[in-house]
Amino acid sequence: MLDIKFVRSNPEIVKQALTNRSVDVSLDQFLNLDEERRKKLVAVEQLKNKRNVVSEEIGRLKKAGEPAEEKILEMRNVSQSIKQMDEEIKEIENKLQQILLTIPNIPHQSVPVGADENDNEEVRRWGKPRKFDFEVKPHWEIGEQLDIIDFERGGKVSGARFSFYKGAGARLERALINFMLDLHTREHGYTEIMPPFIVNADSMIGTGQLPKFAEDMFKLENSSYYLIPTAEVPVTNLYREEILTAEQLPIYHCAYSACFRAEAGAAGRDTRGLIRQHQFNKVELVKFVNPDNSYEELEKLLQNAEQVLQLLGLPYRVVNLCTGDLGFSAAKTYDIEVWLPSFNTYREISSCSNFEDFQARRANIRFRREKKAKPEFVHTLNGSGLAVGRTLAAILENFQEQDGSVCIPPVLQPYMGGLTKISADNK
RNA sequence: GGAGAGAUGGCCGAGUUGGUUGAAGGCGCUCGACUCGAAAUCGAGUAGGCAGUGAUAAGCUGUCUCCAGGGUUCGAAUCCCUGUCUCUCCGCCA
Repeated sequence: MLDIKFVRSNPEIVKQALTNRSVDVSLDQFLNLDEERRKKLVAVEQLKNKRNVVSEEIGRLKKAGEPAEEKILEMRNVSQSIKQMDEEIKEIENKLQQILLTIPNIPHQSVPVGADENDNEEVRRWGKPRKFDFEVKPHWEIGEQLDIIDFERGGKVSGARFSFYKGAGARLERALINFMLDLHTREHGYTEIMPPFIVNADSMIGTGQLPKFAEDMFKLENSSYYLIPTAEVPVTNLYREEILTAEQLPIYHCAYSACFRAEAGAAGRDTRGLIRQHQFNKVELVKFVNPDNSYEELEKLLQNAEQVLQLLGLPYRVVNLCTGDLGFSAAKTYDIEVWLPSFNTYREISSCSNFEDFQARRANIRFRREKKAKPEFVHTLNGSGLAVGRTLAAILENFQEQDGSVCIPPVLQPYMGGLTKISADNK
């Protein structure tokens, strides 16, 4: 959510940002409503002042045993007017809030202006895609042939976009989770959180999923609960409606969670394999930082996520998302894309964003620079560190052998009981 | 799921026959005095939102906020209704 005062005094900047994002929001209607609200507010506050003053006087008169009927009658009318005006103001405020909640964040100046993912800017590449001297198989074939992933029974038991991990596959998924959590907690200074996988609507509003993207979420029937689409939601909302001290910042959290996404609008895309599931595992990095250095923190967060791929030996590239591809709440986002041989391309495996004060304002997460200073909004950041299912897919594809076996990266072997290779006979 | 109790400022905790209570008192914190320094002691100050004014400052003014929402009333932390959460007992359960 943008600062209403900022929108009021910088309408041109906001309009330009919306244009760059190809978003259509009527800002003029918003500005008119805002002005109307303030006018009415001044009027009603004058009446309220009168009511307060006279009511106190009535109290005094009654105590002294003097008549106050006339004033009571007068105030009865005043109160009626106040009530009506309050309702009008509330209606305007609801409209304003509704609009404000659907205005996306303003992109940072370092974000390239562009229409879609083709205008994203490649920042760097790491590692070289391996040259195969045999026909590479997609990860779902490898997984099925090794009998470590079962897509078919996933469809039977749950539905499309669900799967079972089995044997060494299940263990590999778990190894990746533990490896990532250990790396980030031991080497990168993050404190581990194990969050609820179900949250309320306020939390979804806090991080920006609601009200605009309700159809992407799984909502539990007969309740106001939602399955989380990412651990970002519960972890960022940890400090909702709190005022932190400057000494507490920066706060680094990492969290494993299952993630649930309805994938509305993605019908027909990535229907095979682990790339786009309704439920997947992810280790998420979340930061709460001082606004002064949030962009340095973004670079560090990005490096923390990259480190996972480097240690696994998976080739990747980093892209700076353009204005047209940027997520709703983000001011700047780097995507990390891992090399997938069967796709012959890089595919997103992590998304690292600085939300500046956009989420903090929605969720009301503040801090004080000094003991007695005015509270300010913190900056929030988060990034996948990494999407586990896609990482597993990348391992299967990049480290496959001609005989259908898959080599396990050395850093994961301790988590796999020393296993160096998954083959049909040791699954 | 059944029965009961409760939710007040950073924390603890008064206030429930409605009327200088945005809120006593204590703790904590900040500044000052005392001290070589510290502790103790003493003094002062210590919520947030919105709006007006002002320089999109400080300050000043108004208004709102005692879990949330609604109601009664000239006036509500105090009365009524609904919801949320917490605690205790019973039942059930990983």
